[in-house]
Amino acid sequence: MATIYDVAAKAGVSAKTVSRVINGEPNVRSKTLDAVTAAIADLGYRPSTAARMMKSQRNNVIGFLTDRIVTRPETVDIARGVSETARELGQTVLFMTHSDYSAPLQGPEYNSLIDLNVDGLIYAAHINERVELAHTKLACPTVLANCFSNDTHITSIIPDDMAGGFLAGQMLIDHGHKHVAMLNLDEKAFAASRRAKGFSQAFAKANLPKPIIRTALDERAGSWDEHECVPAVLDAILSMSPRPTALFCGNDKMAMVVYGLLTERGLSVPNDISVVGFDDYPLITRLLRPQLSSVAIAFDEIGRRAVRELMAQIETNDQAAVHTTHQIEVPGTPAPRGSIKIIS
Amino acid sequence: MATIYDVAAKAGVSAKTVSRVINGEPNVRSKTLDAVTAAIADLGYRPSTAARMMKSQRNNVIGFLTDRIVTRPETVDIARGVSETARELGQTVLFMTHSDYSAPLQGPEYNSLIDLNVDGLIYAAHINERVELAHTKLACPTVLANCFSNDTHITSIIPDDMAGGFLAGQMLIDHGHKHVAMLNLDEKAFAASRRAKGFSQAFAKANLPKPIIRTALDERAGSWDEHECVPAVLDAILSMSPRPTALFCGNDKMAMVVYGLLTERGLSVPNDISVVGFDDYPLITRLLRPQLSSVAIAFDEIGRRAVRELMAQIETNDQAAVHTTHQIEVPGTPAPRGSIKIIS
DNA sequence: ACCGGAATTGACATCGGTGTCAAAATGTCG
DNA sequence: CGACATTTTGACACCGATGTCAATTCCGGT
Repeated sequence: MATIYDVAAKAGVSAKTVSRVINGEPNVRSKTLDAVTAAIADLGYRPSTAARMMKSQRNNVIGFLTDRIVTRPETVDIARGVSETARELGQTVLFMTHSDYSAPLQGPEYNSLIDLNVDGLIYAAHINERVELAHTKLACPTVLANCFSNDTHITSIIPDDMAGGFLAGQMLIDHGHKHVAMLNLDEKAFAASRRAKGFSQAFAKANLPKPIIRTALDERAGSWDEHECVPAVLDAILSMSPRPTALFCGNDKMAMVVYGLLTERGLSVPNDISVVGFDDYPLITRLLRPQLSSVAIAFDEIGRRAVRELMAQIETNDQAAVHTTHQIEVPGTPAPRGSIKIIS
Repeated sequence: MATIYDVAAKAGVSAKTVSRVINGEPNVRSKTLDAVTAAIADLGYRPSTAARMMKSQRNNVIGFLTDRIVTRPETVDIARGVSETARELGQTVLFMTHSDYSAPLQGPEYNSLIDLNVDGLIYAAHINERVELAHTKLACPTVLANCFSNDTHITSIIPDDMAGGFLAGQMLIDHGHKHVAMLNLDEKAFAASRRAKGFSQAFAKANLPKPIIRTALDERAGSWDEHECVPAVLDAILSMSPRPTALFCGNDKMAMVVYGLLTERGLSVPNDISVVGFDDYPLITRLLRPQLSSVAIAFDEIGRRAVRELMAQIETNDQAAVHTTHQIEVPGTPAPRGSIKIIS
């Protein structure tokens, strides 16, 4: 690989002048510039990142650490947003997957990233929950994506689950539904309780009766399987009188199982009952028949925001400063589809 | 951040000696070693990767480049395998997503990776197809994952779609099915034709009649939507007499749409017809009722193999040598579930 | 042609490690 | 205890870029 010296020799100038050209510094005679540019092209020269890194402390590399479950669409979309925005900003991303669930900012992967001299770090969780930070003193600027911390020094970008729940409710109200039910995930989960709250608010605001909210709990410790816990609660809801005209499921996965259960019970969507999911996993919402209405959270946008916030922190270098908005909520988008019947 | 000189000063030795300790070189008196180790711990010293990179050409960093569609479970699983294996081998992975479909080894992302001095590179495609390599002369050792090239110098790790199709057929045969149909993807796709071929072979080997194979083609140029192209072909198959007892779908997504279509037609799985998918996307196979039988391809294993092959190449440094097995096929695993009826 | 100030350019040190090789320390043995 | 082999250590150059600052070139004005 050609070095800056090779270029300098070929162009008949000093290495420093080549450096000037590369970095677009002013005060280079245009003839010199041409000569150097030609030499660079000729030799196919590319500056060594290693050497650059060594000089300027900045690497233009940010670390992206996720908890174990990368397979989740949430994390994947965040990663995509991070990747794209980083590219736009001329940053390179170092991805690592955490091998352990406990504290996010410890473990070998975290250290690897720090060792590699990342300028900053984004930690993304697969589920929007509070995380414990083991290191109070952070080794580098850090932003949390899809999770948050009590430490107000740390910026976090999270989906607005409450607004999302509200949107789900609004979608049903807009289609004329008045008497509806929600089949929620475990309310102990932060996201689940927020979605339920927002959902209720939509009906309160429209002066409609409070929706029925039931939770699908798996009795078996530590496990949660839709097939185990949904049928009983669903049957309870279906046997109510009057029967709710629509059912808001805590997420798309649950809604998908509900589709199957309804078919088994001889009920059809949306004629007998309308269904709304949450998350808008394309694999589910687009392939079910009828296609499932849902609320999409722009996880790629969460990734984008995370990068922008991080870069801002890195540039101002004021990792310790208290930001006025240390918690940024990204709103969702309603995605109405064939699973909602219009009630006139 | 402390440097090697700080450590040297603190331990009262030369920088070189500290370097020796770090790299575990022999011939260091144990007393010196203790002193240095203590100093390192004291100062929380970590060697600068930048400086290291600059000296030794090796970085212990490999690049991972995917085509645009990272959201696909295939790519995600490959990434996971790569990530995990790399960690085991003490390598760091630099992930980048290609912003363009054309030749995999060109474009800004490729150059970024090369600039960052990756020791080697893995290119993963979301679909098992032949790729055109623009650069005949590769900038670094390269391994292809889930795609392949005509260039015999390049190692590629691909799923064994033919064996997978065979497994799907065998699964049905094992359950007593004799008269079956396959609803295939566009056969122009390499993977699709191989799956069909393997499927047929299973029946040939069992001395059973050749299965019916139909293709779901979307008439609209360039687009492919299950909802558009599956219904007609499915109806054609269902109206055959005798009606096939089982249907093998080209992938899980198609199988999912087939579930919906069957419901609409008043048919139930598996009583009226058995269904088998391909890919084993958990989001689909586990959430459908009844759960969908499928053939799982161990994409994480493909990622693992890719890393191992790449490391082997990097170590022997014989990028140009012709490997005896430049194309490695990773087998699939049958995943029989409730969607197959047992015929006695 | 000469001068002063601005515009260009280059010599050299530096970043934080590691390779080379010679110097110093240690150990062994007669 | 001295000669010699062996182990341990350190001085120094180097990797490839960039910052500093002084040297050189250029230019218009006299």
